[in-house]
Amino acid sequence: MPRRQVTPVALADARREGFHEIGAAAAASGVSVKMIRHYEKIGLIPPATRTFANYRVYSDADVHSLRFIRRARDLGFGIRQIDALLALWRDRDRASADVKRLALGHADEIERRIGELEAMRDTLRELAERCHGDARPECPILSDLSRQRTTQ
Amino acid sequence: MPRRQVTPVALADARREGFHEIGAAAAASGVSVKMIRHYEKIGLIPPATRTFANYRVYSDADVHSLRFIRRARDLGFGIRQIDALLALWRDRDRASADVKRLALGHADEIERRIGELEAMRDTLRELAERCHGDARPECPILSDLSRQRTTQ
DNA sequence: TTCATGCCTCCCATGGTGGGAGGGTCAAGC
DNA sequence: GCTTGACCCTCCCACCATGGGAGGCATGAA
Repeated sequence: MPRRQVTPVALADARREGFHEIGAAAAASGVSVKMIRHYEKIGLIPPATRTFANYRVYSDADVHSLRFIRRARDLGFGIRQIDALLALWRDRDRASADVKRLALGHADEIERRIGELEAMRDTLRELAERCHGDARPECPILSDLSRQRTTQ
Repeated sequence: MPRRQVTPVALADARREGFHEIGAAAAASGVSVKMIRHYEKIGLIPPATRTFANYRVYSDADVHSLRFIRRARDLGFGIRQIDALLALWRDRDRASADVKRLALGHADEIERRIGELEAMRDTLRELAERCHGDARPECPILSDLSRQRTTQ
């Protein structure tokens, strides 16, 4: 975690120095106000600098980090992985191999989930195809769901 | 919801009549003990018959319902959808069209999620492909994540 | 000074699942 | 008849990511 200004500042001063209140940081980063506070609470981002009135203020660099997080979320990374990605991002001596491993591991995980979903979709479509879909009650979908599975 | 025996019974009697304790019902249905209790609490299944000692007991028909739920979960249906499916299953006058609509709607939803995941996977693989993956710090994955998105 | 807007903290909910604490019940073996 | 272990009970907590809302303070413009 980078060092943090713990001393509160005046809001007017902060603004003059280019800091943003949480709403502006949210709008600029695509991360909701709720989630920014949440990320702070769980330690994904360091505690924000506060004004005398206890308002959080964010530098452009902070907003940049938030956008990084947002983008990583969009790619499906979980919080722990993003934590690792942020650490690598901040580490100038990182090995790109570590980043690549993380990304490909995540891609594999996504691939696995895709496989599961495709199996579900295919089963559903097959069952639905065999279902008349009219006013009669007979339905292979329900028959399948209620089938006694004697195997095992 | 089907009618329920509210009067507690003796465990020995219940067993003789073919009822199962929750552990056996779990093993036979593939639904965990925890989840059976959960499904009861949220009203997906009716309250189980209880013995004098407050143990839940389940008939073969109850276990059959649990297996139905389990199978529907395996196909990715959510609790509310399963609630609807169970209602249709119990309704002898159902129209198969209703079941089919539910199944195909769910299949579409799954299709949508597959699309999202594929987009993530493709992006990740593309980025990873351009990453050397060695000891050097340069990495297009991190570059992409940290990119300032001026559009908007 | 008023008033709207935005910020603060704290609690709750979602969905589906599991873990565990603290206590009662049952059956088998001695 | 007593011990023991497996099973059952309820209640609370956790995950992950997100949002809703209540009750209260700060800020700035009219």
